[in-house]
Amino acid sequence: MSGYDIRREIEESLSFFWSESYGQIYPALKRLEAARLIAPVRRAQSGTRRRRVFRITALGEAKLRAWLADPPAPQPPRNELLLKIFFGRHAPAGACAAHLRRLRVQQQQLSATLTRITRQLRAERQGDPNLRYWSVVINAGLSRADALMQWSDQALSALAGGSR
Amino acid sequence: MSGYDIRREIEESLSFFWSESYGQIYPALKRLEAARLIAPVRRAQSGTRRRRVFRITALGEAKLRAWLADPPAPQPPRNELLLKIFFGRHAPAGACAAHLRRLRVQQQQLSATLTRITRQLRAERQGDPNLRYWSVVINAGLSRADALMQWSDQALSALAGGSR
DNA sequence: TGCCCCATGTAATCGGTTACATGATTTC
DNA sequence: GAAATCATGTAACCGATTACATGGGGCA
Repeated sequence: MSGYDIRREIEESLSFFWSESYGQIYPALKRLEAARLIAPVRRAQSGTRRRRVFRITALGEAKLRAWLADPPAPQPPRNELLLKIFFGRHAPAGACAAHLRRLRVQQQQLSATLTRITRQLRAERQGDPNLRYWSVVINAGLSRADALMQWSDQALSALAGGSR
Repeated sequence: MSGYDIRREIEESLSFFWSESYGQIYPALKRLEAARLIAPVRRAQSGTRRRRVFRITALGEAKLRAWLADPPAPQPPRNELLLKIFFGRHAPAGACAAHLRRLRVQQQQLSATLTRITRQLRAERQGDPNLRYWSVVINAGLSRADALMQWSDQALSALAGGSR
């Protein structure tokens, strides 16, 4: 793929759990090429449209396998919503509830989107050996969204009522 | 509080959803003081131990309230575990399963810790008006941990078996 | 001709961590 | 008096986003 392709694909199919900007991608491609982990591919050129397409090398594949087997680094804990609720006592009345309702709506929408994608995948990618992995990832999103919706309901009722 | 106090408190009671380093805290205190949102407090000095304690000003409280009511920014999507599973087809056999089992253990431990904290809070902070907010935050952690454990079990069985 | 999308790339900037420098106080 | 801990602060560095510069190709 080209840098542009990579950006687009990430945006389209990984956006709920990953993102990259051009400022990361192009320098990374340069580094990967210098390290012989990817190599440029000659294209059937239509005109002289400049477009740099790369493929992974055997060395790159080995590195990728090693990286995939490496335990993922735990992401740094920073949850602004929880921080605001933690200090909720000092917030204007109703502010926490508003945050929670907003969260609920967002997660409801995300859940619907992921459900749609699941159906689409089952229909269009049947037999694809990647399917089981992709499904597992989608399910992570669904289960997270469900958990957040349940929690927000429970939190809303726990925070409802002034003094109790 | 002092910068040191702030660091310690965050480390002790917010660590599962927030973190700050001195490199953030001290410059921030300086900026907040310049903006009159916090002010230094004179201490009953025991010797001349240098220790800069601040309190929030009225202006600072107003800003804090406004910030608390502001919708929290959604955190940037970057989940390395899901990324590795997404490309799981290219990973060595068993690598994804190992990641999932590691996750399960971590979340099991976190869940136990949070349960302990819940009991402690109920015992020691009964009647504290912050309690309901803190409980809601703890419950977010518990519900997240439960969801992750359930998902990891389900994912492990979905990925078990070579060709199915 | 002008506009929009494709496409590559870099510079400025930002938020954040890490490592280090410094030194006071407490404790053994 | 040595070691541990309290305490403040900064410089170097890192990963990432944003904004910008540049220009080709297709199309109205």
